[in-house]
Amino acid sequence: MITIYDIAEKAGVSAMTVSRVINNTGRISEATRKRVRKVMEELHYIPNSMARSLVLQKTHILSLLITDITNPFYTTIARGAEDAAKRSGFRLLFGNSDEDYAKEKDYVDMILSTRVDGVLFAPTGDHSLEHLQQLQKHNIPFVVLDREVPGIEADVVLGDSKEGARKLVEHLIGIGHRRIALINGSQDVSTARLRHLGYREAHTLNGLPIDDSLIIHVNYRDFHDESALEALLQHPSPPTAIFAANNMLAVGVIKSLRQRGLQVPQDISVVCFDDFVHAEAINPFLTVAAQPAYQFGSLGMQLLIERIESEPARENRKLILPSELLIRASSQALVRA
Amino acid sequence: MITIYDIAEKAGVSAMTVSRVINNTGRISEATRKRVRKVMEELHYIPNSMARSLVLQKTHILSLLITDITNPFYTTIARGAEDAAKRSGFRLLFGNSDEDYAKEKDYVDMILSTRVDGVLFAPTGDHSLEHLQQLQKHNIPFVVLDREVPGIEADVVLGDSKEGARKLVEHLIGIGHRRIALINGSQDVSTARLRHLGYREAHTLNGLPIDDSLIIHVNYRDFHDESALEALLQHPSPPTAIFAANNMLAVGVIKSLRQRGLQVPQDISVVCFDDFVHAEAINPFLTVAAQPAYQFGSLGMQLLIERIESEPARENRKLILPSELLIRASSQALVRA
DNA sequence: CTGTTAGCGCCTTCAT
DNA sequence: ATGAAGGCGCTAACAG
Repeated sequence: MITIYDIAEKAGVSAMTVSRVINNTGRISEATRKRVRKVMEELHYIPNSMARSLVLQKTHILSLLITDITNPFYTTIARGAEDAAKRSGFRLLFGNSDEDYAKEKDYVDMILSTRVDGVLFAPTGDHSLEHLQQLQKHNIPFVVLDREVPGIEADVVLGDSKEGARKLVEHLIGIGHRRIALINGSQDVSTARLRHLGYREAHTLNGLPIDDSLIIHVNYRDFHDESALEALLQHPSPPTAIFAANNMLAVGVIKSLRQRGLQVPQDISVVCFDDFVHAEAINPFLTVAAQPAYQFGSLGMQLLIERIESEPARENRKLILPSELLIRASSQALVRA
Repeated sequence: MITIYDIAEKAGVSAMTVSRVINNTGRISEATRKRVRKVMEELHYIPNSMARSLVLQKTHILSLLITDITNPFYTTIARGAEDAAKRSGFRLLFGNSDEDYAKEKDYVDMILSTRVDGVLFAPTGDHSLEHLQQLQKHNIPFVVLDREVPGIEADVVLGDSKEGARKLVEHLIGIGHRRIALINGSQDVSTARLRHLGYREAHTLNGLPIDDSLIIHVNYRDFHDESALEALLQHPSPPTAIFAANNMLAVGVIKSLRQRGLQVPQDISVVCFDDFVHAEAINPFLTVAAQPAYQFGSLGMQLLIERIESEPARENRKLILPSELLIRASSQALVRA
C-alpha cells in the first residue's frame, strides 16, 4: 500500500508536507505542491481514510437505518438521504432492520463500533428507545425518522400520520362509506397509533360510530398475511371500504381481493398511506395519502449534518411533512343497496 | 472515548490482556477474563473498529454498488446482499450510481479510500471497465453483478438475458404476434445487448423478419420518457406487442398507454424482464421473465466473501441464474383483423 | 498466563 | 515554508 511516506520520499520532502498538500493546509510553495501532486498521481496514491479517521476522531461516515428495504417509501427515503450525504462528502453506511428489533440491535452495535459521525434512524417501534439511548450514551448524533419514539428528545422528521389518515377516511365517508375497515401496523409504532387516531377522529367528527371489530393490527411487513382480510370478509356486516395503513398492506389487500374474485372499487374501495411509482400502473389506480419520501431522506440527512457540524448544540427540531390526498380510482362512491 | 487502556487500568491488567479477551485469542485465566469483561460492561466499552482496521489491514466492510435504488430488482438484490454480508459479520457500505458514470466514479473513489475488503459491483455499462481496473490495480477483490463488462476477468453473477428475452418473444410469437416492438436499455450495457440478441433470435428461429424501426434504445431509467412509445404508436404499421427490457420501462409503457386510452392486453400486449412484488397488484398482471433477484445479491456476496477469505486465488467463477417465464394477463393472443 | 515494544497511516503541535 | 516528534486505539511478535 502506498503511504504518504512513499510519496514524501519520491518527492524529496517530508511526510508532513505531503499531508499538507493533500489537505490544503499550511503554506506550501507552489513548486513543491506541484511536485508532490505529480508523485501522488504516478503512484496512484489514495489516502487511507481509516488512518485519518483514527487521528481526526471523525469517520466522515453517516449511517442510514431503515426498516424495510423492499418498501418503495423507504427506498425513496434512502435515495434522498444518499444524495444529501453525498453532496456533503459523507459516506453512507447502510442498514435495513426489516422491522425486526434484533436486527436493529445488531446494526446499532455496528454503528457504535464504526464510530460513525451520525445516524439517520427509522426506528422499528417504541422499544427502539433502548437503542437510541445507547447512541446518546456514546454521543453519536442522530435524527429520528418517520416514527417518533416516546422518551427520546432529538431532531425528528415525521409525516402527518393523523391528518393524513383523517383525510383518507373523511374522503371515504364523504363518498358514502359507513363501514370502513382499518388494517393497521403494530400499535407499538407511532405512525400506526396516529393513523388509528386519525381514523377515529374522522368518524367522530362526522358523527359516525366506530366498530372496533373492523380495526385490525398486523405488522407493516405482513402484507402476505391474508387472515386480516379474511376476518373482515367473513364479518356479519362486512366493510365497504378498507384503509390500509401503508402501501405494502394495500398491495397485499388488492392481491388477495383479486384472488377471491372481488373487484376494486366496484365491490370494495381501498385507500392507503404512501404513494409509489408503480401505483400509477396498478389497477385500480390507488387513492393514497402521498408522503414526500425523498424529502424525508434529504431533509433528515440535512438536519443530521447540520447538527454534526454546528458547534453550539442547537435546539431539537421537529419537521412535520404534510401528506397529500390523491384521489384516484380505487375508491368509489358507495351505491346504496 | 473509552479505550482498552481504560479497561486495562481499571481491571488491573495490561492492554494486551484486554485485547486478548476481546478477541478470544491466547490463553487467559478464567478469573481475569471475567474481571475484564465486567469492567468492559461497566464502562460500556465498544471496540474502535477504525483502530483495529488500521492495524489488521482489514476493514470488515464490503461495498455494494447498484445502479438504481428505485428499481425493485436492485433493492431485492440489496436485501440478499445485505443478509449474506450480515451473516458473515461484514458491514455494508452502500452506493447507488443511478446509472450514472460520474456517480459511479465518485463511489469508486470512496471505496478505494475506505479500503473496503471487497465490492459487489453492478456496473453502469461497458465503460465501467475503467473503474473495475482501478479496483484491480489496488487489489480490491470484487464480484461483477448483473452485467458483464468486456475486458474484465472476475467472478460474475448474471441472469440469462438472451434466453429470457427469447422466451418472452417466442411466447408472443406463439400467441400470434408478428409485429413486436422492443424498448431496450442502452447498447452499452451487456444485458441490453443480450436481450436484443434474444429478441432477434426468437424472430430468426421462427422465420420472422425483423423490423429495426420497432427497436428502440433508451436508458433503463428513462421510464418517464414517452417519446419511444410515441414513435411506436405513430408507426405506419404499429406493433401489436411491446417487449420492455425491464420492469421500470414496462411500468412506464403501461402508464403511457393508459393515458392514451389504450388497453393492455386488449389493444396491445406488454411483457418485460424482472418481476416485482407489486406486479401482482398491477393491472394487467404483467407477463415477465422473472429473475431471482435475491439470489443475485446473496450468491454474489457469497462469492465475494469466499474470494476474500480463500487464500490461494481461486479460478474465476461465472454464475448464470435462469429466469422464469411467468405468463400472466398482460399478453394476449392476437386476434387477427 | 501476562506484559512490553513497536508500528499500522495519518495529523497536531511545536520547532526551525 | 518545511520538518521532527508524538500519539490516535489497537494488535502482532516476542519476552518472561
